[in-house]
Amino acid sequence: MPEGPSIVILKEELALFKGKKVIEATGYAKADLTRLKGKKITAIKSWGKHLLICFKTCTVRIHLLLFGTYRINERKASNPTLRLSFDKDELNFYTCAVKIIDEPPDEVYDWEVDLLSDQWNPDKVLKLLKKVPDMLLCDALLNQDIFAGAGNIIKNEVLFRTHLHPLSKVGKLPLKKKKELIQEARQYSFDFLEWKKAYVLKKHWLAHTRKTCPRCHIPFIKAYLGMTQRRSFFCNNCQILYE
DNA sequence: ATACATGTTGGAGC
DNA sequence: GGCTCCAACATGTA
Repeated sequence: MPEGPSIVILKEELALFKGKKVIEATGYAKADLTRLKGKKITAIKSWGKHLLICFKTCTVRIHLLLFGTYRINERKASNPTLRLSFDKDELNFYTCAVKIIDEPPDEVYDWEVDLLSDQWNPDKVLKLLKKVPDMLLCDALLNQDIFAGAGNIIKNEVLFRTHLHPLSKVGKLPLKKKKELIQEARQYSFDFLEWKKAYVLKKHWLAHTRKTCPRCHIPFIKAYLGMTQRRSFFCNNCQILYE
């Protein structure tokens, strides 16, 4: 479900909830949900993989983690982590992390690193990358402070598209390659968004979960790499290792 | 039935 | 106090 583009889709689906007043907030989330009662939604935003339901005095931050789901005006069989009830509508979130933030989102979030934000800034990302020369690319692409919204699929696809080996070190890339990586992370995020909306995301995967390289037709390597030991699919032949 | 996955965190243990 | 590790998350699918 939830890499950044999926959260953008969710945000768009919730747009019509702006201005609606919460009649009741329930669920097993540990946050103090009672304080949401009677509050009116002022905006629905997203930052990376965070969905933000904004009120005048606080913001509900929802992270769907690995297997979070949601329903709009429907219920699943299990109890929701968070249910927001409105006059006529209902929002249900399951298996997710919910936190209420008191600070205004602009104070907490750097929109310039959100891959899907209008304010995304490649120069800022380049500066951040220059600070972590020893970081492996497979870790850098999953780092939400640098590439907010990128997840494991985006990681694998971007590295394949840019012909970069996941174990390459950030600081060893030529500048041109670094810029290419940054641009491709942005571009693939939008491709992901469009394909996901059209329910054709999977068939466009070139590397993620694939067994052979579509370029040179030799078997892909599947390995659990980097600090997070997440699945990497890559071609030893056409993805260059900078070390 | 079992393993595994589009992710993050909080707390235990050192 | 800080670092690392790992369980937990009312799951869904192969």
